[in-house]
Amino acid sequence: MPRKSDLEPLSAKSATLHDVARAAGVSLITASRALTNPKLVSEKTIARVQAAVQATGYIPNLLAGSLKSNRSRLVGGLVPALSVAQFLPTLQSLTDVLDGAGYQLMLGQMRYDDSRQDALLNAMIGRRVDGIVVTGLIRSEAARRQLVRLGTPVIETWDLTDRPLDIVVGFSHIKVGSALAGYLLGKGYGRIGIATGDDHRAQLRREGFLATVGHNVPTAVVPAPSSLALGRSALGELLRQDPALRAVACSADQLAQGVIVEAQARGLRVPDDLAVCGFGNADFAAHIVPSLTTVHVDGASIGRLAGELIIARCSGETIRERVIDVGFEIVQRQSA
Amino acid sequence: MPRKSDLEPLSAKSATLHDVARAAGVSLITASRALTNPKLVSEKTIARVQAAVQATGYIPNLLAGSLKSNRSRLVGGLVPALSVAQFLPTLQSLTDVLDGAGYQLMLGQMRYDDSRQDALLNAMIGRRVDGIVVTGLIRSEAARRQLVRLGTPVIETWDLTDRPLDIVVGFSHIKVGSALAGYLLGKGYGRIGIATGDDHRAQLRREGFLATVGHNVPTAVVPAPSSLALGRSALGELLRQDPALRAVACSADQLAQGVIVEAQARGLRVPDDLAVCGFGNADFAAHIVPSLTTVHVDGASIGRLAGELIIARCSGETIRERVIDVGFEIVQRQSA
DNA sequence: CCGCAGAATGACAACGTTGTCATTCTGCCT
DNA sequence: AGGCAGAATGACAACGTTGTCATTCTGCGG
Repeated sequence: MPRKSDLEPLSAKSATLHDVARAAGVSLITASRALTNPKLVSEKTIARVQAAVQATGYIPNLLAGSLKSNRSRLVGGLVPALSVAQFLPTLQSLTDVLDGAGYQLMLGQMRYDDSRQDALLNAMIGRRVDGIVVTGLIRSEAARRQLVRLGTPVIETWDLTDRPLDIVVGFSHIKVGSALAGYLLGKGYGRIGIATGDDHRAQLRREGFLATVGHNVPTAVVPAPSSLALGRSALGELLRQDPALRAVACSADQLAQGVIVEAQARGLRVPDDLAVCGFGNADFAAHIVPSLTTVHVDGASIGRLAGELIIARCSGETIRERVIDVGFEIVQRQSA
Repeated sequence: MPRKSDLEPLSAKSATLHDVARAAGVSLITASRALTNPKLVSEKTIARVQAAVQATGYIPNLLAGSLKSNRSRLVGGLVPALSVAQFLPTLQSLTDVLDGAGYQLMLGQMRYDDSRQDALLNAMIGRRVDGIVVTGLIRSEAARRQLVRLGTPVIETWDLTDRPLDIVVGFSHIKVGSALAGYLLGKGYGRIGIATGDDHRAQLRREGFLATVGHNVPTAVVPAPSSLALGRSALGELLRQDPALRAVACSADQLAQGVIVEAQARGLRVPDDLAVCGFGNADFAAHIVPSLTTVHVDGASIGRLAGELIIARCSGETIRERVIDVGFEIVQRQSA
């Protein structure tokens, strides 16, 4: 049965500021000011313009405004993949801060692929974003030069470096790794293994870990993004490498949970037979049984700071700190 | 120690098409065509223009292009909150489809709040998005009229209705509820409880559930977003209402996992003492112990379809089906 | 060698807004 | 009463691109 309106023909141009001005009986530019810079306009006029806005159903064309004013109030956000739960609090608080200030977030997924990163950066620059928040560091030299040349504010996050492109908000993964190794060694665990995602930052944590334990250890590398299922198979792999394994450090809480499930399925008690620690302090970490010892990182703060810094830079403020270390914290619970 | 460049003064205007044209020795408009409509231009010229693009580091200003051509290649995406894992596959595949076609996603969080939804819709309309993908239905009448008037393609998702604003891609939550009730009844469970989030769609599922069991049941309502911790406390609440409870239907896998953890902590065997089922078929559902009986919804398909439909409509294609039911499936595992 | 179709290129205006500078109005001080 | 500061408003151009229509080339048949 053919329905009536399959497709409305992309119809009705919407009202422009011109229409509003005419309806209000003022000039175009006065209408503009009434809406964007009210203190330059008398209250009576503002009221009339606002009535005209209501009457015409006017919605400002931000494309035109951005083009002329050279400020898009658009911020680009790059994440490896949306399915990585780790970054969600960051994205969430970033979005909150941004749209509290009238900014919008444009999202792109890099898929752990540097060429995608370049393509996305170009797409965002093409839309003249006012700033860019990226998870991790921008590694492509070409992209770095490009961004520096344009003077676009860029906040690199979830990592740390002495030479940020612009500003970096994060923490040292190497330190996380060594702190975790120190923690486990301090607990007296001799035979420790690692289950780790194959992404860059997880590798940094592994480096830090190995540097502290001082020798190679049984290792299972799984493809990002981490999941419970991958944790289960990782433990199998680790036990194959060392059947007498006593502890496992995981690069994500999801992996750790999988390791715990697999351990329990094999009749191993956690932490008595096998200690397990994770990374990220996911929402479930405190509530599984046994509760998960893990590394807490304040992802929401990272997002909030990134948003505020972008907005500050767009308002022309000078930023002092170009390297902001939000630190991390080992949260001791039952599993290790 | 004061560093050198605290803030680069939002510098260096980037090259425009004008610069490219001059560098290539062609007119502005030829340069434009060489980049956007190459078949109108000779190969030799295209090559020269592309060389000029390289040389000048030109990045098209999509703001200007969108303004003139009235096509922004921007799609607005509205989700309740990013932290709701349920929608991530949808967002992920939506982003993938979109940027395969050169479109970008603008993200907004509604926070289960209709007024935020209106504000976000206005922000997106203001940026002249080519289409909008929203999680759930658009309930505000004013917003619906506005969008219809503008003729913006709108894909409502994760729900179903006879009268979509434009196009709806989803499934019936009421049917999910009754199917789940039917499943549990068929298994012979008499005393069934519900643990449910307080969001609109979870309530629909509850309605369907109650309609099928035919009477009220012990109920724990928890605030969205769902989590393992909330699941644990929900089971406590349900057992208070009926200590002889035999089964629990949860509105999210995260809740179900919490119910299982809490049951195990209380010495209840799942499913022998207490059957548990979830909703969403999260990545961990198949791999926890016991594995979780749940409802699978193809969120990735929803995102992919939404993206393709938006793109199709932007290309002027006529869409026949305005109501697309992707259905759902009860996945039987160990927990119920 | 002319004329002509079709390919290739160009000129101009326009998209809807805001920045800049100019003008008019209002109220107040001397 | 005259003049003047400051508030309020307006005119015009410009942001960087693309749509529309016009012009110039190229190759080929008669």
